Amino acid sequence: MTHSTLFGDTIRGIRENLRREDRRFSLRQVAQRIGIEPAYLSKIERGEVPPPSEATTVRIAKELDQDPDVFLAMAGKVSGDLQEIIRKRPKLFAELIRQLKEAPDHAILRVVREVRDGDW
Amino acid sequence: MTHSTLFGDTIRGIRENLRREDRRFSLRQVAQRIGIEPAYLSKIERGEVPPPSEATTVRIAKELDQDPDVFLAMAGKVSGDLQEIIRKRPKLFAELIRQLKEAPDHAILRVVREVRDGDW
DNA sequence: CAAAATGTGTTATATATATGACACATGACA
DNA sequence: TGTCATGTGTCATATATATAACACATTTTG
Repeated sequence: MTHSTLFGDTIRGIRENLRREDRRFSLRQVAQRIGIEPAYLSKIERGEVPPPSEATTVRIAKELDQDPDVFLAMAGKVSGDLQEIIRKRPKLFAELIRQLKEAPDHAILRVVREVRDGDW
Repeated sequence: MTHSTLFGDTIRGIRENLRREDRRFSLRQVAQRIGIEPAYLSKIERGEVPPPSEATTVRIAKELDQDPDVFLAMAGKVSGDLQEIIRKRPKLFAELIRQLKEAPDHAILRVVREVRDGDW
């Protein structure tokens, strides 16, 4: 069975770019630093297997100097620590997030800033 | 293997309360309306199996007239539609949610209201 | 008391998740 | 030209997920 190539294609692209500057970004060497089998990373990059677990996805993101949350999103996942925050106050966060579904980016950013600078 | 009894104990308690008023809330009848095997619901209530899938959890919540997001939280999950909203703008929502982690309820509620009444 | 309903124990799957091990063909390098 | 590194194909596995089917002992009801 084949899978969405978004995740695989993206990491392959980023890795190959890095490799042009640095031979340490071969598939094999990256796999070793991440702590997975080269064959497995190859399959991930070609979309032959579904995106890996949260932990492995985060390690890939860090190795390629990318944002873990963005990589998790490409992998169809949401970070466990975010989920935990939501699960502690499910009604509140569910309402907030659904409320913000259609809000433009700048509106959400404004909220983020308000909260950061807020005095409570 | 045994599992956290929070989910099971809670639904058993709610179901048994409902049953005092209405015989239709026997385990068997509830299971049939939900569309699962009575033996399976029995195991769920006793924590002999982990909480069921999102779909089944939501059907249980509705049958017992409870908030699906709260039931999903007890089941250790976050609603798929919330996850999808987050995955579409992972950086923005990740920052927002982590920012709100320690915020008191009333502060979050204020944000919800602001957004609802907001003009953009 | 007979029939029906109830909750539970046991057994069995089917599918997905998340990899690892090993071998091989090709290409780069010294 | 031999050695080394590279990417990939094939096979295997361990664990979790998410139930279903059936039988049985007990309780409730008419």
